[in-house]
Amino acid sequence: MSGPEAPRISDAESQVMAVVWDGADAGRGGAGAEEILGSAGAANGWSETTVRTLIHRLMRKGVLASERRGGMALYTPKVSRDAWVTAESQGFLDRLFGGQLSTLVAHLARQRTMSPEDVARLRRLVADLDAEAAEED
Amino acid sequence: MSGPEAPRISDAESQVMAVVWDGADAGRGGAGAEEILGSAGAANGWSETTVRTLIHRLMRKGVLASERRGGMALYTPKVSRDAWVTAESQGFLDRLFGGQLSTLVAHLARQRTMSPEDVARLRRLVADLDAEAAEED
DNA sequence: TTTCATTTGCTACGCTTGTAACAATGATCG
DNA sequence: CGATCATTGTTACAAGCGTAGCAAATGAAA
Repeated sequence: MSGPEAPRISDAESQVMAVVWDGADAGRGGAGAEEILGSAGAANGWSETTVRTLIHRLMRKGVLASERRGGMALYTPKVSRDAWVTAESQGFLDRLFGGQLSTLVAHLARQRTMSPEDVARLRRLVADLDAEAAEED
Repeated sequence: MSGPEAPRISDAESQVMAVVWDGADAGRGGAGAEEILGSAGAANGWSETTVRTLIHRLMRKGVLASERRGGMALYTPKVSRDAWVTAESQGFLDRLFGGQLSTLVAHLARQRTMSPEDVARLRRLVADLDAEAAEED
């Protein structure tokens, strides 16, 4: 059941992956260097070489691949965003809240750190969850 | 409004803090080296000197203090666990879910990664939140 | 085809982290 | 009061990360 031991993706690296995943979701298969630079690079004030290093390491870690497409390279994800987000969330919940989402929610509720909109969305989600559970699909 | 720029606490270090916080919650003001070793140390298979290093760094970062109490030292927390947990949670939500708890919940719901008990607790919490909001305290 | 500019990939350097050995300090007992 | 032992605090070192400069490869131009 345990996956192939996903390599750790650092904080900065994950921002590069975010751009690549966005490109893939948009049907472009991934993202080019220019796109990554203009998005994650500009947002963090990274130099171009810094972005290149992050890309290089992600490729060495096996979570990113480069396809040569007419001079320029298209970087494509080798791991799904959903899988990564799930693993990262599970790890976080395990470390801080004994793996229970409800404990996190209880904490944030006590600290009054949720916006009313967020709470409203949360209520709707839980209602949907209940409905789903009720019709036992 | 911005706090005093809390220093970053590493993963291993936070496990030491957890023991100290537990000791404080239990009315003992903190925890001694022996307690930290037997709890976090044993759980991770750390050598005694490794634990000493973590304690040392936490003290240098200003989040832990040592009180000499008859030969042995009692380590006491300088930052509240609630404040740290909140900051850590907010950072996590910001990085992965645009700061919105509901987006995390939606993701976990879609991945079917919550236990039924967790979902039940969640439903009760949201109901309480609504009640609180209704009486507009 | 040789040269030049662009784009990619590799190497480096300082700092943090995980891990642990060594030094200093304080209590204890003859 | 000095030797010994427990306890604490400091230093070290390898691996990883954030940051960036330099080299190699690849397409375009002459």
